[in-house]
Amino acid sequence: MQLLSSYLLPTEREDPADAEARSHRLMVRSGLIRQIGAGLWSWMPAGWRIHSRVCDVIRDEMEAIGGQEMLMPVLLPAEAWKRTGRYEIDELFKLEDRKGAEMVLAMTHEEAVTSHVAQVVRSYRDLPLILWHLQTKERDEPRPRAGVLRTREFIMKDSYSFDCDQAGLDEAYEKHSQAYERIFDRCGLEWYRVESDVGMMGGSGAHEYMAPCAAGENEVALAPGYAANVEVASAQAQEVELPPIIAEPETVETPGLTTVEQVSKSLGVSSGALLKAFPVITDDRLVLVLVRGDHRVNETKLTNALGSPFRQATNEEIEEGIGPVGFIGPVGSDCEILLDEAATAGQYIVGANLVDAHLRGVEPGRDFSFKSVDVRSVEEGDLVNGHPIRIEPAIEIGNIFRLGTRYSEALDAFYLDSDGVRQPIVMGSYGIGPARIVAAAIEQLSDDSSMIWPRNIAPWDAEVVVLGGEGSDELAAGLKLATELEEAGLTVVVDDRSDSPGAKFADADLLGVPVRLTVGKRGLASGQVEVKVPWHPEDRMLALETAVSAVAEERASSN
RNA sequence: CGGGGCGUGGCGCAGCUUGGUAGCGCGCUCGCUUUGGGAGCGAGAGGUCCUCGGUUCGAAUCCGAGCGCCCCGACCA
Repeated sequence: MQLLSSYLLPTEREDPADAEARSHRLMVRSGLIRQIGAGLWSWMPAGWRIHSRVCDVIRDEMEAIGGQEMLMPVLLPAEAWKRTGRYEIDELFKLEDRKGAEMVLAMTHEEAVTSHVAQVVRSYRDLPLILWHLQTKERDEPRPRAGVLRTREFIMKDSYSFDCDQAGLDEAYEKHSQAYERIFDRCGLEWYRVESDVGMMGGSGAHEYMAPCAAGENEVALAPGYAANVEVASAQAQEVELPPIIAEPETVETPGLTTVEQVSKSLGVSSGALLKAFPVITDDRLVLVLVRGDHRVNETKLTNALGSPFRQATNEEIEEGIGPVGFIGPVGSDCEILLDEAATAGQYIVGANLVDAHLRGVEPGRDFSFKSVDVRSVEEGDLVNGHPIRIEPAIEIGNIFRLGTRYSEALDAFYLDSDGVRQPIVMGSYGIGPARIVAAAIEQLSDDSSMIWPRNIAPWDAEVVVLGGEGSDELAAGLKLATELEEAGLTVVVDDRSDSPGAKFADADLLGVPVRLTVGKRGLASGQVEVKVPWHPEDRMLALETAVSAVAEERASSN
């Protein structure tokens, strides 16, 4: 058993001044973590116990799907990163060793693991493989935030699957999907699996696991049977009332009115009756993107629709290629035009490409030609399968990617198939952030000054709070209880410090050990101990002799 | 990288406008008392006032430069 009198649990009475997110505040106050630099955190002993328990759950489930645990270095030669094209990433820490050799600090381990597999795997008989490790990742984040939610160094569980073909990858992907489901359930989280963008990892399909909570950095769009990161979400737009049809486009004076709001107000129409122009430069050409006036361009979806990165056009480029800034529109423009598909059939108001003028009655297709794309961000209330979506903030706690052959081809990870033909290995990559699971649990389950950990990730199973100092009957009885709890198979922490009862209760609330037994003079006089457990949240007085067996039995039969 | 804020004992803060040699609460140490929701009394310890430079008889305070940290945004597995 652990005695708190000899344990480093640096709790604080007051919130740290600079903490905003609840998990950040509570983790610092409860002595789980301490900061040592921007985005750099140490796990104090109790915090590390929690982190370790999360890792234990992960290890258990990774082994259950046949994953093989290994360990790769954080410090890596730059060579492989140059070959995969990821050496250019700004977040990648780069350094030289004393001989001047170029090194990097791993931000993930595709390069390392694929290099090994390239050397070792020769035949289809060597596949499939799932290799994984729990290892430190280093990322030069431009803005670390919210305690351990976004840090420059963190531990990640990353696994990598290697298969002969797409069918094999699908199988590995599905195995991970099921393992992740069990991991997040066992960690006691509310979570969603959402469709996600493939981002810098490249590849052909990906999902993210999202834990909804206020401190989340991501937004997810949710409807019955539907969940997607808003970066990629699609939904049916809400209807908008369009003005009456007119025979042909007509110029209207709009002196000085350059925003959607100004124009719609001045003309007495809803903002959705306008088309908003969003000129971008991609691959050195100018493209005019149009979305409904009440919608926003989604940069991820636009990047995917364009097939390459883009930037907003400068005012000079707009003036030269389209028209006066503030009044640009598609009619008469000879640049490529993308029209968001939420702008359905009808007539819209657009910029006239003349200073102080717009055109009304403009009909896409008749008055300008376009390519139809889905590039807007979904809005709360849009429909999926007839159901309105809601949008919630969430923490990304895990992700799974179908990588395909990007890394195997770049790093020569090929095998010979049964016909003796050389084939690229088909890869997947799968990450989980244990620290984010810890933070998400707090976000979802704590209030401002107390926590109750899910049983599978709690730092201890039971805490015995002794209300009595050195040499007291309470302490003797408390230690006896703790011993019996351990014999019943629980891990136990005992608050045997000489602080006042209030201070001990406050710390116990902060620490959040699920089962709490309080031994005080009052109960002791009648041979009783006070018991508080998550499955029976009201305080109960139980007889000293039966308390341990009662708690152990109840615990075994609750989830 | 843009915007905003902050750097003063371990923690939370005041002092800065108007320069005069650093203070409060909590915590810590010792003693006595106290023990069911952050105890009481008494006595103590602990600070390069982020750094460097400048102004001045004198700088926590004024000026300049730099560093660090937080928040919002951009970006991001």
